[in-house]
Amino acid sequence: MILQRQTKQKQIVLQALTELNHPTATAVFNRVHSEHPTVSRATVFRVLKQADQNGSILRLSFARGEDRFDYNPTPHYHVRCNICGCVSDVKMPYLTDLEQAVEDACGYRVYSHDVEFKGVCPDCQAGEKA
Amino acid sequence: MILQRQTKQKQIVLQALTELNHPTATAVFNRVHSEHPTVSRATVFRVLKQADQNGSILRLSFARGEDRFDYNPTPHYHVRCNICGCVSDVKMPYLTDLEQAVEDACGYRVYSHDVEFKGVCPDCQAGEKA
DNA sequence: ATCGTTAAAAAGACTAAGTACTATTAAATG
DNA sequence: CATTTAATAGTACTTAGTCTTTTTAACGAT
Repeated sequence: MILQRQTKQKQIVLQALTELNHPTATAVFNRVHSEHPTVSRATVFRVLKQADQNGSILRLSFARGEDRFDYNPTPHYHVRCNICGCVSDVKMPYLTDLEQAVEDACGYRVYSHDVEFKGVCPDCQAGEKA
Repeated sequence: MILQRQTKQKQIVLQALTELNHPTATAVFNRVHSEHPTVSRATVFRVLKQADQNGSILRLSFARGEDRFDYNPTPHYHVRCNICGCVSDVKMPYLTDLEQAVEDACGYRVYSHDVEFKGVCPDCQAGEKA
């Protein structure tokens, strides 16, 4: 593993990530930029990318839209609201046995999987009634 | 439902889709363009988008990479090879009961879900040994 | 069949997420 | 403190995808 230096910018970016709810890279940049205008956009993208490759955060790729990030690197599932676009964690056990089933079904060696649920969040459900 | 006209370009694009394995929009364009140079790139994207919205094909959004398309609109799962990038269908029952579990767990009303498995395809497994 | 309406197409400009590049800065380590 | 080199700032670049304008053609109505 290559040396990775601990820098102020990294701390700032990863701290901002913990303060936001499954943000996009741009959302992280906006947050960072408001308090630390000298931190560049490229740095935000680079730090998030490196942290994902480290396994210290998660990068979520949803249909129709830019990637989002989760400071919790433990594999878990997500739901996204079709209306407001917000994303929430799903508190449900991770179905590791699915991967074995896929290996048997199609001959791939399977290392991971992701599930994206789509629906309407509680807030938007309330809004629909009004 | 708005009127949708049947055009030659649509036929050409959707025919090309059936001849390719989970292609990207650009791959569909390349195929179409080789035989029908007058069909524009924008048309390929528009036709694929409309067909997805119709529900007559599937748009697959994978982590790290452009969207892919599947002429089979029936919900089903996919595996992607981390090495060559190819995508295959997974012949496994669609887990509709998962959606109910998510509704109970997080209060969303859930309408659909997608699963993306990641691993190494049989061809690349063979290549690794050599 | 052909006419009129208008959805859809062609061609190319545009947008924006993400990456690459280059000169410069600043962590880590002895 | 000096050296090494990862990381940063700033900007250019790439490209999947969309939008715009003008033109073409699908299809219901006459």
